[in-house]
Amino acid sequence: MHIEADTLFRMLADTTRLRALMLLQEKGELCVCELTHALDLSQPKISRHLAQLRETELLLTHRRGQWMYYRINPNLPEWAQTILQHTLTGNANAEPFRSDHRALKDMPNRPGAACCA
Amino acid sequence: MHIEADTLFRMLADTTRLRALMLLQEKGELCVCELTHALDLSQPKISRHLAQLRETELLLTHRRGQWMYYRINPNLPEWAQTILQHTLTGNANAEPFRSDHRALKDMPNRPGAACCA
DNA sequence: ACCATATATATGTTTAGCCATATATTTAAG
DNA sequence: CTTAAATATATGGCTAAACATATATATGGT
Repeated sequence: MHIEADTLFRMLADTTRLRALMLLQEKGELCVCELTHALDLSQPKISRHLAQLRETELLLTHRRGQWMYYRINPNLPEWAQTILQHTLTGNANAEPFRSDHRALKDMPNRPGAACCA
Repeated sequence: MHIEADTLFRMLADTTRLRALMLLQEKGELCVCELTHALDLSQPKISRHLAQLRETELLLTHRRGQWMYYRINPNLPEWAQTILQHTLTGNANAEPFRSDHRALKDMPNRPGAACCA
């Protein structure tokens, strides 16, 4: 798989997208409602940004029941994966990433957790 | 030194700035006319982008004679330096970075080279 | 005076944001 | 089993802000 450096950085340059990507990098897979809750932003706003990340192939999706799950494309070139990982480790304790992580943890009625953990 | 992840990626998201940064990451230090020649873009355009990189403290400058030299800020946090280096190694052979590197090499009358190498 | 670099202003394009609405899936009711 | 309501997600249309670029001009060093 291939991605232009420009494209990757354009996607990372928006706060909303970066926050979503950091959560996904850490958690592996999240549905839209989890991201909406964790980032505390409107659903259409989240959905719009996820659509961009899907169109540029940074994210892959699949539906499970009524939930649409997003995950980071595992076929990204190695330099791109490295960038995501180092961005996470270098910023996980800084705001807003720290709060996002916490807000996700504290989310009530998380889809996956209820039934089949 | 500190830089927001947002800010770094916003700076990397523009082709012109990214090309300049990749040359600087590789060469260590270049003056405006070298960058203008290597990227084959108008002088004001280059200068404006360099100003942004200076204002966000990604680049430092100093004057030597009539030339203004730019270099990557060595005090960037480690994760940011890692990102720059991996972006370079992962893309150095791709366009337009490869051509830029070559164009710089082939530049006639390069300021530094003439006198005091 | 000349060269290298910086900035001001104006302009066009891109992008994010909001609101309303559309689609898809599940659950519940008749 | 069909219809209706509820939940989850996506998208269309619009507005406003951000950004890149070009031309012209200013600054500063030799």
